[in-house]
Amino acid sequence: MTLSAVTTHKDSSDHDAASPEVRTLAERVFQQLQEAIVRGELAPGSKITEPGLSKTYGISRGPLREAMRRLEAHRLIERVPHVGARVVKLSMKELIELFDVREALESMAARLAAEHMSPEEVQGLRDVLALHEGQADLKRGEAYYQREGDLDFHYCIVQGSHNKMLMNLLCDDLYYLVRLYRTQFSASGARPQRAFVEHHRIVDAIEAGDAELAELLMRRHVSASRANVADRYAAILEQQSSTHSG
Amino acid sequence: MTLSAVTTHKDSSDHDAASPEVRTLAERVFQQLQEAIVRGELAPGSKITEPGLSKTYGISRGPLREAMRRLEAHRLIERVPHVGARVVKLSMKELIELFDVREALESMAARLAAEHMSPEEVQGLRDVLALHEGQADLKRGEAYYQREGDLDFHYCIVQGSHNKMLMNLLCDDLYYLVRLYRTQFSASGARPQRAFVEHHRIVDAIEAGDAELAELLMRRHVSASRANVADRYAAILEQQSSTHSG
DNA sequence: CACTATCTAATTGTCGACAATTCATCATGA
DNA sequence: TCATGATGAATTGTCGACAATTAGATAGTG
Repeated sequence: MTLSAVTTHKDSSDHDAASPEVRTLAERVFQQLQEAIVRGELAPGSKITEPGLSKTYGISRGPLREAMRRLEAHRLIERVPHVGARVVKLSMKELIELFDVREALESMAARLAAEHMSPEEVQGLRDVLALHEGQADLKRGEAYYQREGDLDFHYCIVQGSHNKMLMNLLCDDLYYLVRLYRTQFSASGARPQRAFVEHHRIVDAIEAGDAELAELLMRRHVSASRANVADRYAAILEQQSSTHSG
Repeated sequence: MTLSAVTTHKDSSDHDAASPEVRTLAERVFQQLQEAIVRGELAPGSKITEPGLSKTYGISRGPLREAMRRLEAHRLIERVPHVGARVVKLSMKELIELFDVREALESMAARLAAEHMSPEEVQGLRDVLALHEGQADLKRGEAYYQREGDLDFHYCIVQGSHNKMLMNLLCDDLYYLVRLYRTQFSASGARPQRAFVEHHRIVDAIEAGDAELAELLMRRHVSASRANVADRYAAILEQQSSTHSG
């Protein structure tokens, strides 16, 4: 089943080697750069230069520029004509904006998922939750929410919407941006456990075919995440200001 | 004011001439291709070849390929490695999917607009509606909804959300796709007048700062548009089948 | 006659080099 | 000392040519 493939996130190992499925250099270096940015190997705000990357990845500037154009479309880098490109720098305002967009899109996805998911797909969703529940990460508390587990869940819901455009937007365009944000602002506290409970409630609604409830719950779920991140950010600001003054 | 600039849609005249604000060839040919596709000058589903476009626009394949990569990101063309690119072909299913995405995104935009728009901006919105109301097009019935007027309104609402990410998604990524869909499936019947009334109601809610109502009304508005298009498409199918049998 | 393999032509992918623009440095002068 | 302009290096934008892959035509065979 496709869902289990999502949960493993096997992007980590065989990326430098030539993946046979990727037919073009531009595609390959695009994926490599995407991962490098999401993992923080290319620091946010840092300038990236074409000759530099060209030498690093051992390709000419042609395919590299096309890869960068794709990264720009995915909002992972920002380009200025005749000046250069920088890895996207994440302001708090933009992070909140991203959560607003996710709230709108993912609540719609949950609604459509409740309408369109087959019983087998719902079972796959349950498997994902069970898998995450069994992982040792969850017991340590913060890992679940800030690692890939939470994203996997949302990823699966979007797939369940059976809306290709929604899938493209959330799973191709915004997915890596969300992952990037998560590397900078990681959630913690009681949020992970609560998120886990919310996930179960959402699946319940989807299984019952209650589109309205699934939408409402997903909306609250994303909104709660946003509030958590906002609070956390405010706390960081507070801490910074007191450090500076003291 | 920025809103009035939007309503004029002066894309029609000076596109072939070198716009001084556009600094790079890739950027310019991207805009030209975008307009050509939206206007139907490049037929949906037709294959576009790099040497052909290269000769047509008098540029080399380098910048052209970058422009095509951007068109691909905007979903206006579809590329297959080593095979080629085609202008996107619009199925009914995908059109409905687009409306679902718009419903999610634009209802959120209306909510944010109700929360964040200044009185001056609301007045600008009213001006847009008044301008459209005075146009002769509206009296002929169908023009308003299917031309740029309706899009202008939605465009302005999104701008009023003050959410940059939402603005990018709706006004940069999906805007031209919506325009393209509109050239293929044009609305008619009593829908234009009704849409106009709905627009006024939405502005009322935004002016009152009633975010929940603005969101609900926008949601219904987009949903009604979707239903109208779906009905119309069903009618076309009916007509086609009767023509084929008779 | 249908099917398959091969070959050719066209298109896409990639590369290196040249032109245009920008940024930093530094010298000059008020 | 600071502002201003010239200068140079580095980077980006653009181009033409070559290599790799694909699609279609063609000939051959069961």
